[in-house]
Amino acid sequence: MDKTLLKGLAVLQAISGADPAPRGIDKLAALAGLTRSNAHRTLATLIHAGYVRRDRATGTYGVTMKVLALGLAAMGLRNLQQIAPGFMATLANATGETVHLSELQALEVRYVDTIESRQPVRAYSEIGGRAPAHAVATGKALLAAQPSSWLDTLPEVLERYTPATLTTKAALRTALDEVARTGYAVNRGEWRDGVGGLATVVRDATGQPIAALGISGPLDRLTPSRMLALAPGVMDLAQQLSATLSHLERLAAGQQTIEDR
Amino acid sequence: MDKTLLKGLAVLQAISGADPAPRGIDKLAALAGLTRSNAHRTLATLIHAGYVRRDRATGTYGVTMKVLALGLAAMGLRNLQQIAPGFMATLANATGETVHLSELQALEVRYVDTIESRQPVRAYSEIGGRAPAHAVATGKALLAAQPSSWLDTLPEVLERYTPATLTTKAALRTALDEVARTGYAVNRGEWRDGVGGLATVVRDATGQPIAALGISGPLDRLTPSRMLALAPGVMDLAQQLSATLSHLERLAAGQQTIEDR
DNA sequence: GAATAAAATCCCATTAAATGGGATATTAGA
DNA sequence: TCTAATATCCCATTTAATGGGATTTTATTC
Repeated sequence: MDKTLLKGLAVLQAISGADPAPRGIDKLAALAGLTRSNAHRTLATLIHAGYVRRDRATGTYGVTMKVLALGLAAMGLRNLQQIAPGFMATLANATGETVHLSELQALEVRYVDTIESRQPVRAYSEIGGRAPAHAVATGKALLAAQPSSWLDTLPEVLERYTPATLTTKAALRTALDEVARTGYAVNRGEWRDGVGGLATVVRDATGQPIAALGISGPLDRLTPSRMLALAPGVMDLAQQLSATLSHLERLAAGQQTIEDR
Repeated sequence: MDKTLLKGLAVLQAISGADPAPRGIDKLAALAGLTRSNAHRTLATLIHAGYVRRDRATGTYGVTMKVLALGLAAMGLRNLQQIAPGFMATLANATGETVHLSELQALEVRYVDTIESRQPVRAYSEIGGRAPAHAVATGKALLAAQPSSWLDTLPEVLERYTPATLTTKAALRTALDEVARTGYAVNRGEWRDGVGGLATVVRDATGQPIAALGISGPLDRLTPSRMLALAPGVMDLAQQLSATLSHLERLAAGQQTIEDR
């Protein structure tokens, strides 16, 4: 039995199982039953291998999405379409709103997957359905992630759907700058009156934007302040999805952990 | 850097990332860049710790749901309600039918969670809704998992909903024996005419039945042969869900991996 | 902004564990 | 039953892990 390996796994378990996340190496060492030195070196190895991350702000250690990717790959889930539903369900449970995963196709977004809200009043949309990118949250999140030269291909005047729709390229550019700055896109009745959304981009292992994850619902529920409150959660999940995806890609590529002999 | 730990993680990655699953220790050793001896001992350790399982039938090595549990716990998902949706989504994608998660309450099942089929014709049911346990698949799966003495509390004559409903305790017992034998329960129009289902029980770490996972849909789609074909998938997912759940429970309990000094 | 405290990181002589080549045992297939 | 493939075991040698404590870094307080 490889003792070092067992210790490493014990540390991984201690980090993952503890709620709240253990703060500090000494606490962790105690949890895993190791000396401080030992825990430190083990931790350094796990961090080096990409399984653990230390949050500088809170001083806590956390298991990365690489571990999740390992498990998902074991379940046979290997691409965005297969792994997104789990993340979407988490977001749906957390927000209670309809959740979308969209892809950009020319100047439209296509809804790749959707989880409908359980609320009686809800945003509704069909899988495979389309929407104008400049008028919905997932679309704006994706547009903002394109290289700025890409936007040149857009027409100067954009179609109007409601009084709130952004109809000039200049106004859209300003809005997209804001999206890039805050990390999330918002739509307040710009496509359908009374319906809004909030979305963030999902990236692959190379950092390319490949989809947008977002929620949508009636504006009476999605007030500005509620959107502000929900935004970090949406961004967090999209980030976790992106991370998981890129780990999966790297796993499939057979990139190994061993870097030193 | 703990070399042994890195090697162990490399083996874990090699097993998880490879598609199809690597057959034989030599292939695996080559993938991870280790000698046969080394890979063998590392593997023995991982198996001992419960992260890897060897499938005797196919001779392949596979990562267990313990790894997934580690990742899910890191996402803050810690109980059935939180982790089931991901599994349900996988089942929904695989079958295209409506997916249910039900709990047994007295002689009824309650739908704890549901993913609606995307098909135009579909089984429909509401979250929080109820159904008579003896007349639906998830109910029968749960009944069959109860101790046989439990069934004594059932009335002799059960309510009839359709011509196919089992209405005597004797008939139900026979049906439940069959469920216990095959591992899954079937309903062919026993509650609603023309609607059927297929379900399996989900167990917690102690082996107690806590829920049932199943699909339902119109009988024209869910023909006997299609049910037979889908059953292994449903059982597999329920088994994975059970395993993940029990690993999560053990993680939360802080049970460590280190068993030898 | 300096002083203090707490935590993380590093160091290295000692100890203990991992290594791998090959021999043996166990399966699975013919 | 025999054979081939695969897994498991063994142990002298090598190599890496260990842990106590010193040092550095980071966060906190005055």
